[in-house]
Amino acid sequence: MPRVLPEATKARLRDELENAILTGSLLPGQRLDEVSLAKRFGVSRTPIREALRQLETAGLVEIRPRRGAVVAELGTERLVQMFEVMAGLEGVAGRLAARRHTEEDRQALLRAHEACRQAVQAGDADAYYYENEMFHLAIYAASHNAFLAEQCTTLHRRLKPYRRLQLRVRNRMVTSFAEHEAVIDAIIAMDGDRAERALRDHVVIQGDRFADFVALLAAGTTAAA
Amino acid sequence: MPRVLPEATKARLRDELENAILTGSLLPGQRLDEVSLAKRFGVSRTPIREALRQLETAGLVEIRPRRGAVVAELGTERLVQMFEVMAGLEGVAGRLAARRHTEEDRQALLRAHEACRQAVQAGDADAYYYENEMFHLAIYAASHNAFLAEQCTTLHRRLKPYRRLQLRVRNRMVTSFAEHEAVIDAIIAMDGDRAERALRDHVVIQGDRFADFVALLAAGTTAAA
DNA sequence: GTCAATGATTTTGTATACAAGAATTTGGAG
DNA sequence: CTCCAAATTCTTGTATACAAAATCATTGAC
Repeated sequence: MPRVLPEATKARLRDELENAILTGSLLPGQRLDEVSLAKRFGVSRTPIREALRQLETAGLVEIRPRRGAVVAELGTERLVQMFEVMAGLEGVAGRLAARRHTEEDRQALLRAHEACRQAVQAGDADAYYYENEMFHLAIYAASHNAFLAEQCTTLHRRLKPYRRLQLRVRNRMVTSFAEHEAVIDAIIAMDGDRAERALRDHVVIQGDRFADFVALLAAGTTAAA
Repeated sequence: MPRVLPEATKARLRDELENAILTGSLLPGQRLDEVSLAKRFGVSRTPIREALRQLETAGLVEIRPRRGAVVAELGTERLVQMFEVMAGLEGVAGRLAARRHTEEDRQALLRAHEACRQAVQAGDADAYYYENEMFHLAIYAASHNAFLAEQCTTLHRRLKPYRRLQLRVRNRMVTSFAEHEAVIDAIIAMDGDRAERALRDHVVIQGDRFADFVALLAAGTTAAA
């Protein structure tokens, strides 16, 4: 019998699935059986299907007609592409933030930066991971472009699991913090160009050379459009 | 009785709804009644609901719980924000295209540019509208970043209806073509910085001043985050 | 022993039934 | 006539039934 759900179940469904995918507890390529999911969440297939469709448009899930849903695979190529776009968007956010930040924005940025500094000094990578996110959110906010902020946040979330890898690099925390310094200097100096460059370089993986290389590798097959 | 649908109905549903919204035949704020839509498409509510959910994640439709779906409203503020992001993304695409375009890309760009020239000379605004789109697609392709190309295409489609307004401006076609010239020069010269600037300026509405103004207007209410 | 074909099983896609919240209408009081 | 409240109607949200495709297993031939 059509029972009613405890109100928040609707959102919980999608968020929990999304989270499971983003945190990697559901691995890429894994099949998402509607019946199992329905049983696991204690609902019927209907809301599960709707959640899956939404996750599909969000790019987290791939649905092959009549063949079910799987967690979307992210090849290294696509991953690099996404980091590239992320770098571009962050750059734009930085440029706008430099031009538009208010006094409140400035203070929020400095606070976030200070929190990062303390995490570095404490050598606390987890804390830095968190405060780094806050720092970037503060930049989005200072751009005074809500749509841009949404796009950045979504991509940020999407790339989160892969960013952990980056942190493994030797001294990444110290380097990252130094880059933050350059970013915040440029923003406070209201130098849009410099802020954009600083942020782009901060986000991009190991400089553009790697991305160039992968993109041109793939060019052989994809070729002229 | 659960009938089977003519295969392509599934995609037709979403595409037709999406199209109706993007072309403006469904106006912002309009209610999307599930039963009416179901009747109109000759299906049950189930596939309609799934399509609506997808359009919701795509940002075309707004669903208030228990209160149905309406075509998403786009305030001028958000619109300006989206144009700003579009400009940023196109800029990145231009930068990458300048660095990465192959010989085939170069030829495709020149062909698209030439088609634009002919439309201008013929004074055919509709043709220019179409060829302009091809020109931009060629740039996306030349960036050799499929994810970026998708993002650009999506935003492009989304902003299409509002771009028509821009074309009303005096001599827009001639100005636009001149800007294309600058873009293509920079790309062929493999000057990423210049290509990025040229494209950004090409896409942006009336220079940044307007966007700055609107953003700062809104800053009064949204304030520090 | 391997492979192919056919039948059984599983799983997706759609329709429909029903429950509960929202909108609307009607009836009455002031 | 206007305004408010209760009841009716409408619409959404979920569960379930059923059809058809896809997958899997079994069996038979080579």
